[in-house]
Amino acid sequence: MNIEKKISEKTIEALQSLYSAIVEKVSLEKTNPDFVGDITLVVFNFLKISKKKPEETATEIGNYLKSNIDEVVDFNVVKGFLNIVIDDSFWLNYFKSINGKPFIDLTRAGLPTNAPTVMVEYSSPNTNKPLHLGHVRNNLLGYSVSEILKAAGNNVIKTNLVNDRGIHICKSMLAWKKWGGGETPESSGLKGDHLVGKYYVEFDKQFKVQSSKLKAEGVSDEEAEKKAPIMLEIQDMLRKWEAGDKETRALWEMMNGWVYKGFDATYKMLGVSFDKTYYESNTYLLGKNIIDDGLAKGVLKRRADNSIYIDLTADGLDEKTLLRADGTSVYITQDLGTAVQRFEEYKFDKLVYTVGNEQDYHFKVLFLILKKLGYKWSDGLYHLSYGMVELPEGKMKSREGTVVDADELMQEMINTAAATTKELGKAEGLSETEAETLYRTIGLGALKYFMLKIDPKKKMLFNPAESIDFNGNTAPFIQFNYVRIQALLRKAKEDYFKDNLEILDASTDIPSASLLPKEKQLIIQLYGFNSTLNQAANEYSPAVIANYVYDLAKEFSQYYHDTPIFKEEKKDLILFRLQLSKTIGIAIKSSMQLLGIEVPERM
RNA sequence: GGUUCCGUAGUUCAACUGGAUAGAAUGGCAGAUUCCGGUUCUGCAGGUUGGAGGUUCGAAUCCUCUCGGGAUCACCA
Repeated sequence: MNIEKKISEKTIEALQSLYSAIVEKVSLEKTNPDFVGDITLVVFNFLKISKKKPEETATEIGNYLKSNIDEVVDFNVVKGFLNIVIDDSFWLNYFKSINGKPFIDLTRAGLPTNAPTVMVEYSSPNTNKPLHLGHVRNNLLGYSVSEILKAAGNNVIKTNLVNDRGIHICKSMLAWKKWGGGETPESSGLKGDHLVGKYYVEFDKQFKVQSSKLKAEGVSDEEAEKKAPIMLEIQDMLRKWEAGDKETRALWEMMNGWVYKGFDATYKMLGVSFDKTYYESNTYLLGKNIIDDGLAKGVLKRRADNSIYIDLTADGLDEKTLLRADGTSVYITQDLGTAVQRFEEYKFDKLVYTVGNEQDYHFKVLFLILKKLGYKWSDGLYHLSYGMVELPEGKMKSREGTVVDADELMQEMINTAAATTKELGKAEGLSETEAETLYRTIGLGALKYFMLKIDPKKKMLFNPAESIDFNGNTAPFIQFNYVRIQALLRKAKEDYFKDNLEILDASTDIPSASLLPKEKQLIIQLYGFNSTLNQAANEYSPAVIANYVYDLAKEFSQYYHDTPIFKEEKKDLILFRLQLSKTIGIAIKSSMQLLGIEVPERM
């Protein structure tokens, strides 16, 4: 029952019949609200074929459509725009077909057996400090895109690649060992990731003291940074780690354990999860084996000093080294290896990397190398590149202490939600746990929506004051409209249909004549759910969903305001309006689910 | 410097991928609401889409130049 498809097919037919021309496809759009009609066909493209004026061409096509499609009851022409009017009964029938039904299925059981497999990597934190605002955007994006891809019919595997080793991890280890005095999360009361982060900062502080001392003694800047005693110590520590030194490994495992426990709490609060977690300590040696293969194929080359590189200058990029002269691998080598390993493991159709746009160049190079190495599946690789998060005072800088901590931020949002709710007296009658859940739903919803409504590709400005706002284009506004619908349904249950709520799912017949313009508009918006979902999936953009659901909630809000339901005299109209409201509620809840945002029953 | 991304109401964002008079929110101003929940609704003001050319029926969108801002350009991760 896809009306656009029908119209475009018939338009192609019309062009053939009227002008004996073959056209592959035509594009339709929603009619601009200022004009009469539901769907608009732009005919400018067909003027070459028709050899007639725009108005004339549009009228001829309009006549053909009107007499060949039952649902097309009228049309009008403005310049080259053919505005098509669809019969109200079509929209009513459509509504009946979806009334009370779910809009999405996020379970694996709902997938066809040949569903494409899509791996989505996101989060990918370092284990030397807690998560901050930038990670929050990453996590929310990755999770939401995963849900969107699932709903769009893909078999999605969410993965996390934890950067758990390397020189930066050794920094917090060494600092803790030297100055920690045996402090633990238990003894300090600090969350594990925050405790480790504290020592990462401590290392940096001590390092500065040492290197500036050397500089004062006349050592050059570069030398001073290399020769600072603790810098030499962590390099030694890294060597020990790589050699499998027992004591170093034990320290590493203990501190990473603290961090994981802390991350788990943060992930849980954020509401994100993973199907598979990779650790770089297991994967950092991957990739070397494909080097030989690349050399044999002549794709990779060896320099005089024995280092291996690939020449990408013909593609507008640079030469990229893949193995150092001493045979050790660099970062991208590992990425090559893990990509190959993942393909062998999952035979994915697509692999989506959720990584900030400062790594655009890296992924361009990575994908190109894989392609040159002959991996056909490299066409399915996609860098979900998102913009940086900036604060009103500029970029976040850890040195200046302007980093917004994820845990603190979430707690602030929850506190504000609690304060506002209490102030309005909306928490009355709720148990303590119910109230806590509500505050979390509202506070985190506001945060998530604030970050997801912006096009991922664009950098975003995070204004804490505005993010916590509950008016306008925000999650609480959308949640509020969902709650209103539930209040309506409760009233219906208590006063009107007396526990006979099944009647809401039964089909009603109201005459098309009594369909209000706003109701028709709302049904058309519901009709747009699927194409919105597909667009969001194709563009990997939760923002598309966010805009959709806000629009829907806003339109409903106006409808709710202008159309008293229970005052209506005709009972079949009351029932229809309740059904419409209920289904809009389902659409709102589904959309919010795609964004990883919950909706409360009361607020 | 090379490559690359971005620039839209005071502010934060949209604009169905080249379509009609560039839309929301927020802030400002003016109103409404005996009602199913006021975290509501309505109206007004606010724009040379950074600037200049070009492409065509039609440009915020594509091309060239220019101004301003970000990112990136390791045998770092």
